[in-house]
Amino acid sequence: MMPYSKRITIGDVAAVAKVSPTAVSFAFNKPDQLGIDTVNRIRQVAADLGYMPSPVARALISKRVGSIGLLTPQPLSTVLANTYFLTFLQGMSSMCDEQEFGLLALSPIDGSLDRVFSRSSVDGFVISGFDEDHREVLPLKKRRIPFVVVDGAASSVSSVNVDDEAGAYASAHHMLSNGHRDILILMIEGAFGHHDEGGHGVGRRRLAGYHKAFVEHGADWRDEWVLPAASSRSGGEREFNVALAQGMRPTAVLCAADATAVGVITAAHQHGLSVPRDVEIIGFDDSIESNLVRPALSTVHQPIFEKGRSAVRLLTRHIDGDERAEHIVMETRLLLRDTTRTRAG
Amino acid sequence: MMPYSKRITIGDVAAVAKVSPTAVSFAFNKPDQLGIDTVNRIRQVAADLGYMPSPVARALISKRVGSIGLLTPQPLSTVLANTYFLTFLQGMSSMCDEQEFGLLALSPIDGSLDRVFSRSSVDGFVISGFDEDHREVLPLKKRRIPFVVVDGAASSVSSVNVDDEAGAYASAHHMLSNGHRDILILMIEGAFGHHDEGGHGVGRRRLAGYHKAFVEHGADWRDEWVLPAASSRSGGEREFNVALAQGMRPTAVLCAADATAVGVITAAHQHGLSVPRDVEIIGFDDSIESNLVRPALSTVHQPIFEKGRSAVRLLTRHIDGDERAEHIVMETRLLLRDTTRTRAG
DNA sequence: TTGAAAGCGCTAACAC
DNA sequence: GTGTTAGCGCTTTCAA
Repeated sequence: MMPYSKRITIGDVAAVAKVSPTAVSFAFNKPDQLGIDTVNRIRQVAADLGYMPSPVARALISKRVGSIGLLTPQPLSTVLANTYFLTFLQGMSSMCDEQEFGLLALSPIDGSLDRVFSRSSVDGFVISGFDEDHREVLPLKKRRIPFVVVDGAASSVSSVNVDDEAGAYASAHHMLSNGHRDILILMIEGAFGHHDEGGHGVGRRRLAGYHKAFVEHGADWRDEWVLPAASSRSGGEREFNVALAQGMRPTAVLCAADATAVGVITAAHQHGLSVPRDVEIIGFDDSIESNLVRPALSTVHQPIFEKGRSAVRLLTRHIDGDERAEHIVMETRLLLRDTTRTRAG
Repeated sequence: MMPYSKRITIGDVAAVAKVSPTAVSFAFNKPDQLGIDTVNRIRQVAADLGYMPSPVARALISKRVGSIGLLTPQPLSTVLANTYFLTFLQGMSSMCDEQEFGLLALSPIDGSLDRVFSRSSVDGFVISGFDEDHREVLPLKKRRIPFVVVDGAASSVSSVNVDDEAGAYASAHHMLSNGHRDILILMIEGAFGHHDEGGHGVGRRRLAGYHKAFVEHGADWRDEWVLPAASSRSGGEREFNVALAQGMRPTAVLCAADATAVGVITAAHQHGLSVPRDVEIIGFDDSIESNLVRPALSTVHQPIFEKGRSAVRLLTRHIDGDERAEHIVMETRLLLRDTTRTRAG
């Protein structure tokens, strides 16, 4: 309970070196304010004593902690089960490295963000999957703590989004153009559900994209053919089985997440269905596993890494006092690999 | 540059609510010390003003920041390219969630850890890939900042390791038992290189395991057949190609990392070699991609997730003042999937 | 070139 | 039940 009990402070160093605390501070921060010999002596004493300035005390004065927080709707351990976040974190950390910021990954406490805000020493937050106006996020706005939103709606703070609707549209369009009409749609649920109430979630946008394609093709949109599925391999397997059990015989499957699609491939094989001959599948995200699984998954590419980088860049700008909000919307791209038969749109 | 300029402090709330700062503090931390009506009034004022206690000021007093740091030899963005770390992070964060700690991922600054220590507000560090006595880590010991070591040697602080040698031995033994003698060994290099000088790195331990099996089988150990490879898909492809170009015709490949092995599968296919018929391959880690790639990779399982969990648990114990060091060594297990021909050892 | 004093925002004794 | 005071470890005017 007293790990720091013996922690050496600036005063200890000052005493031993027979100088004032000020001098010790200078020795570390503004060496040119001191005689070269004094500096060396102080540094030596500090090294001997194992002294290091306290980051916390420094932060109290400078109002800078040197790290930014990442907040997700679900606990970190849950969220990390999806490789999407691996790539996103990579992007964030590559920019964090450049800007010399640490990256603090935070989980909601008791399902809520509120306590997290007051417990976390960071200079700002990247918030994934919430809209700016979400109730949970309000305290940040009031407190004027810098934050940016990823995969969520925002106006007064910066945001990074992807044109989910266009991506989903493209994949549905592809299936419909190839004559499919019995299309199973596996939506996002749970782990990657969007926690807003306003209708801006990525899930909704992707759904809208699918729907739009159906309308344009004059195809029947059947709500029973739209199933929520956990964004995981097992979620995909489960829901595909459910669909078959309910008597559906899809010739094509559209998945709002790659992880789900990977599960569908597995399940299809277990049912003796050949992919893509009997069932064509298109996922979403272009996550790592989509290119590892066999057959390689056709999917909608989104620039995950860049989203992470941009989010951090926008945030550090806000932290530096720039209040202008910038809203980035990145493009998606239909990527036809081996779970679809033709390369034509 | 002044994001917090207008930040409401405890004093502001006190003034508006016409109470003392102490009362405000109590309203948040020890509500039972105050009249219920006072508490409510203060809370109301605080909410109106958008007040939230400053985590930094709190930390200065409590000597607790509520987060732990993860330190890796390479920049975070590099390290995250390997799914090993995804799983490790998952394990860490699952324990962090339980203990209500945040997880601060840190990159070396200018290739050194020293500046990171003094810039990062954390209660302790999990250090991956360094020995306790590594020069870079010394400042922590002097400063008596709690830390634990993962995949590195330690005595006075806790550590988490895996029996790398036994795992490597098992995989080499398998190959040798099946009659292979032309065995290419692709070691760890770069991103996952071990940054100690003393000879304790996981790479060395795995190499020792391979070597031991060769000795026991009376097989020729040829140093030219041991190549360092980046722990990445491309690293595996490259080095396998190099080996072929140098005239080697391996019938088996032992990889000290799964990512490398995945690359070898790809390269082998490109050379018209069938896996496992022409070349048998065994990786190391049982990382996510090993079970996704086709043919599914035979590998040495190590409990990555548990390593992460244990590291955090040991660390929080140290943080709570328990100075006893505990050294955990976890078991590995040979996992024969489809890049090897037989299931017999 | 160096030191004394004030204060960052908060909490914790100790009074009232 | 509520306020006063001191101080966490450091930086930073301002004087000397």
